Amino acid sequence: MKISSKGEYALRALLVLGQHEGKVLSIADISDKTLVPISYLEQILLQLKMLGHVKSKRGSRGGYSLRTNPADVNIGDVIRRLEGPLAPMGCASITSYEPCILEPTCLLKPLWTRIRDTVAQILEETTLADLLDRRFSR
Amino acid sequence: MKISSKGEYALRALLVLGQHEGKVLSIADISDKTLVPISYLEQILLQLKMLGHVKSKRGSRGGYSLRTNPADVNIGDVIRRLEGPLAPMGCASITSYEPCILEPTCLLKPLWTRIRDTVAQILEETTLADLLDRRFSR
DNA sequence: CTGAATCCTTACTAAATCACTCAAGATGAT
DNA sequence: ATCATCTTGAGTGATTTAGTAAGGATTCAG
Repeated sequence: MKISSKGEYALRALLVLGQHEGKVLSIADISDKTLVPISYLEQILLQLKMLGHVKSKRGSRGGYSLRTNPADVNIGDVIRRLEGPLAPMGCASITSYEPCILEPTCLLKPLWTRIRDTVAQILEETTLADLLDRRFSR
Repeated sequence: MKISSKGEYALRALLVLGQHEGKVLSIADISDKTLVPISYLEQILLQLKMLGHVKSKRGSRGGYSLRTNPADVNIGDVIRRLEGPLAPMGCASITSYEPCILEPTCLLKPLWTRIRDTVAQILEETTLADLLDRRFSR
């Protein structure tokens, strides 16, 4: 039931950018503050850029900054698009459903579905702004 | 956030044994009913035996059966002991806590902790009997 | 206008994990 | 004894993870 370091690292990077909103931070800066290796971080920031959460400025004095307001960054969305579905099994996934041959009578699916729903609710109701303010949904 | 097939398979096996409580089922039987490959299932049943959930009878007409009442089989415990901690990150794990250098000020830990607590609550409040009866805690 | 700082792109890889298979041994019922 | 079964331990191919490495493209400062 682990989350990969990539997802963790992406959130760390977003948090650092959120803590310096408006400023442009170089990958090296972000690496220092997040303890994520530079060349790995490059890839992650590229992905976050493709997902629209972040924008970049090239050349000297370039770097990254948030593209949107932290309140508009949905943590569930970030995790899902970086790591894949939130559901613990394909049969319980909404975004990446995969049928299972046991499904008609499966006694486990309700359990997996409940876990998916609960995790998704927490993650999708949390925004970057919530994390920055140490505030949670509900 | 996936669960491995090993955990799923173990629960499938326990469910089949629970549906035939009192009887001894051979690995081949269980494999037929769970669609888990025989030789993989062997290993999983061995582990379940070591964990005390299941007992075996060797020799001809041998096989496996539940050791305890289904109401006493805690799903969270099975998952945790077969797959490792329920927490999404080591810093949020109670049974396998791992310190993190960012921890004192980490903005993510409260999120991971909340996910751990929620998942653990669902899994630990659910027993094999609940699954067999299509009933959930609460 | 040149060079340094930075992002961008692609390729590669070592290690771990997953999901098994296989072979041979031990045990018990008939 | 024989055969069905569990037991034990080793081995393996595929995939994923968590990076590294090398060079190219762009922008800014001087």
